[in-house]
Amino acid sequence: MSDQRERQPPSRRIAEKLRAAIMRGDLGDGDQLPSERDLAARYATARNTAREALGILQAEGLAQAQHGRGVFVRLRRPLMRMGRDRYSRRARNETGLSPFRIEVERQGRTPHTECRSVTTVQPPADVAQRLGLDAGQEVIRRENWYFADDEPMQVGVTYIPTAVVEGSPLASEKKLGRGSIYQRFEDLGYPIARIREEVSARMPTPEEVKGLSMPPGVPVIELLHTSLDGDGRAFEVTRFVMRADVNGLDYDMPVED
Amino acid sequence: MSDQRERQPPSRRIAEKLRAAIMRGDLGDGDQLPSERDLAARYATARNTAREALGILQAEGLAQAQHGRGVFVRLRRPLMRMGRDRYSRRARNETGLSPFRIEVERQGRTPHTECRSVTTVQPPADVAQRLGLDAGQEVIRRENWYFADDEPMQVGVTYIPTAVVEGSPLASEKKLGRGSIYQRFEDLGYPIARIREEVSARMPTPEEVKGLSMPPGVPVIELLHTSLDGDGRAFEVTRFVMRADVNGLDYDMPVED
DNA sequence: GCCGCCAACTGGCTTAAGCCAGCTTCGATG
DNA sequence: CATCGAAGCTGGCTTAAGCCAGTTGGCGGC
Repeated sequence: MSDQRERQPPSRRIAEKLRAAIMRGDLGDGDQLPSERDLAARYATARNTAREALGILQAEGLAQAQHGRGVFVRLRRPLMRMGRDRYSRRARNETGLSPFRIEVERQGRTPHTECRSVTTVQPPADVAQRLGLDAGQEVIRRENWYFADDEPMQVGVTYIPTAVVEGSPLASEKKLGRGSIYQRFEDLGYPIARIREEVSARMPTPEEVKGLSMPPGVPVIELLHTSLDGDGRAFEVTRFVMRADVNGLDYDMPVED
Repeated sequence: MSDQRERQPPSRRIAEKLRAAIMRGDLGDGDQLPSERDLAARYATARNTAREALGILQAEGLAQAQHGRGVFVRLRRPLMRMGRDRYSRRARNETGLSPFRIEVERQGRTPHTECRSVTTVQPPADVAQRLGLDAGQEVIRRENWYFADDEPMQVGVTYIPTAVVEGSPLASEKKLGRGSIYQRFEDLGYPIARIREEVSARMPTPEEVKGLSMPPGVPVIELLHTSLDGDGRAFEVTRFVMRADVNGLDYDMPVED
């Protein structure tokens, strides 16, 4: 109570000074921070300590190191929001346009979707539960990558019980590799009646860091999407994983009940 | 291409071994990891390097250090989801029960809400924009903290234009400090017609780490809630910040348009 | 039986020195 | 004029040693 300013270890004090400079605007997006050796000399400390300070800023997502070049301010870019009409009939039926593509185009960036694989697998436990599958029942797994200006933005892994597409044109793995599938379910006798979404956030796995070329210190948003038919039965689950520094989600709902 | 296993620095190799042990289940939730000095001896490395390895696991949110005690496995606890009916009329009107309290009780934990402050301030830019306010117009700011079993789970900062509550019973700051306010707007001639929510995720600020007693390496979910009246005018904005390791969000919507 | 202290653990953080690897620049060489 | 390469910067990571600050448990004294 008596001493307002807490005693901070040097590394945190240096980090705080740099953070303040960024917040004040003295250092803008893309500007280079002082080098480790610089900071160490300036604050009469060991290089390790200066390094630690820069590490703190990176862990906060405020800065990003580039080996051999330096550490640079990295301010949050404006969010690319996945808007509230992303599952509208228009979005679903627009030929070849997934809701993601619509959003990206609206932002004036170039969308690009790539299907990396279509396989038949055992579903993860949380997916199996949402699809109401018993152990041992297989699903088709489709992995889609979404880019904006060739920068990877999100991954979507879709799971469909084999029973759903059995005997239909979608059963061909080739067919499943192209375009949005939301628009095709109606033809299969599975009109989408409700959509359930579960949102959480976490730190990325090492694979996701590599795949999404994410800066360290940035979380991912995980969106578990479930499509339900008129009887409330789930027939498709997609797990979207997206960089939280460039993505956000919008929901807009009437209030009733 | 030739060498599948990449060359990893020792700290990352050690972290990987520990991570594997956790994933295999050899180390369960709450179990103590080897101490820094232990690891250093076992892997014939410097204590700093072992420390770095433990730091990596903490940054991934898999472990948590306790000064003087040790480093412990910290598996994600089951999500406390904010369910899809959290804005139903029932939730709003249940006396003294905010949607959050309902959710927590459903999980068998003891809810507790605390209003830390009610003040009149200039709104942050993003809030002002959503409320359609010109520069200089003031808002009432209410800061609420939400606990489950006395553990802080989320903060909600509500902004209401002074014009909305002017001359009403809610204009008293005392009144605004108690209970949920969603149920009171109707009496003021502001029935909630639509709710807009914008979801993003980010790393917590140092203040949030302290306030929410968060382990390092865990992101927060930021939910910007906007209440709209029948004419689509926003009359209230609340920014919720919640620990992403124990919170999630559900959305359930009919498909139309 | 209780209390208080102390020893032996734990992590937190720093110093100082060094080697490695990536990037940039500039100048010498063809 | 183009190209190549070395110098000098950058971060990445490690070692070895040390002091500080929490936690725990046991041992002694009351």
